[in-house]
Amino acid sequence: MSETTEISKPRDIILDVAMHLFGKQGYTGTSMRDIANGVGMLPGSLYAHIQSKEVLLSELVERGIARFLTAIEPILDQEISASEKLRAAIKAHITVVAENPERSLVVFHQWRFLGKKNMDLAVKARRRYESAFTTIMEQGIAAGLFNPKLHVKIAVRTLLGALNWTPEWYSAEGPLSADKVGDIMAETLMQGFLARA
Amino acid sequence: MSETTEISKPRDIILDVAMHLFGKQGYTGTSMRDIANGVGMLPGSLYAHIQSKEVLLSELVERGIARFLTAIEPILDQEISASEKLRAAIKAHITVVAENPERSLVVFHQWRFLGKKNMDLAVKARRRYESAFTTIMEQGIAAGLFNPKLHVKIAVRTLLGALNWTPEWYSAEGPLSADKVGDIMAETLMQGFLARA
DNA sequence: CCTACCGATCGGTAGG
DNA sequence: CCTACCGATCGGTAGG
Repeated sequence: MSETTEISKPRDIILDVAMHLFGKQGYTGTSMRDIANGVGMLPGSLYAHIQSKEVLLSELVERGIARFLTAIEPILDQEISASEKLRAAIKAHITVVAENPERSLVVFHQWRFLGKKNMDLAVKARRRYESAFTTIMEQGIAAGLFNPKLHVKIAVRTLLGALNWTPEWYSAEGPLSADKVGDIMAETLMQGFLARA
Repeated sequence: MSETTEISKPRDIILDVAMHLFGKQGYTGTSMRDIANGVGMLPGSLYAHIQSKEVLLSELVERGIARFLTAIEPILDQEISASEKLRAAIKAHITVVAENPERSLVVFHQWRFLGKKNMDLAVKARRRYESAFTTIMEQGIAAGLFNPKLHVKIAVRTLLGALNWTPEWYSAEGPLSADKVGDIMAETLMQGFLARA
């Protein structure tokens, strides 16, 4: 509306529509005609802005993972305890999911449909994300804050499973803010279900 | 091979092939030609045994959820503590996932592609599954075994998220048996990450 | 369970 | 970004 308002480029609109549809219907369940329809142009016209359906997916997955990585990695360098880092990382993750649950569904599930080269890139980025949590977990154990009997690999996968499942149920219309949900999940995972003496 | 060996009916073979393909490529990413190919018949011949692609999916989802329900619900009636119930339920869940991770992926993700009627059935069954864990959680809190400050709804979703994510990483070829993985996950979730004094 | 086929839809392109 | 179209593939069927 104002003079400084950026007019969204067609390519960004296409990416945005594709993100929502890939999240809702899956990559293979979405046709270029669906996307064109959502954007408001004819199917063939899409190719004036993008090269192929797979490049669309690849760019969405790549950008999506990057969003998670940039939210979490700075936390590793902060001068706070491992428990504070873990709590902050969990909250950051939920915040990124809440920003756009559909994007998260694309990142978590649709990478399977990438071609080999792009899939390798995505897998590598996801490993890097997982390793951030592994690092925090190991720091916590080394500092005597975390249970030394933890099976780190399984603990990290348990944690990431809980986090990666959140786009399945989190709703911005729910009673709890993303920040609050993150807080509660962090507390639940760190304290455990059992009562403490 | 023996006289008592049941010869698999074509319909069961089709269901089995469909389960693997729907798990690996998704429902919309799998064609009836893919399935026919895996079974070893021509595409049109499938329809001598099944009514439609969606009926195939619906039957797989229905049976799959039932597998989880029958594994968990008897535990609710056992005369054991809530912590023992929760541990048993977690192990039962991992065992069912490990039996067939692809079936679990179908159950957890492909139900979205069911038509309204079948989807409603699936959602109802999944709610029933979730409520089994809610019941255990509430029993544990009432018995003073579980942390009374738990946010039950989020705790259950955190737990189920961790469990539902296991088909993404569990491998029968890994070093740990399903039972052992279940044990470790149960311990991790019940004790929490933090060291206990 | 095969042969032979249906209309619809797919990802993508040439030319303007 | 539209017009007009390509060959390939889709779920499914009739008749045997």
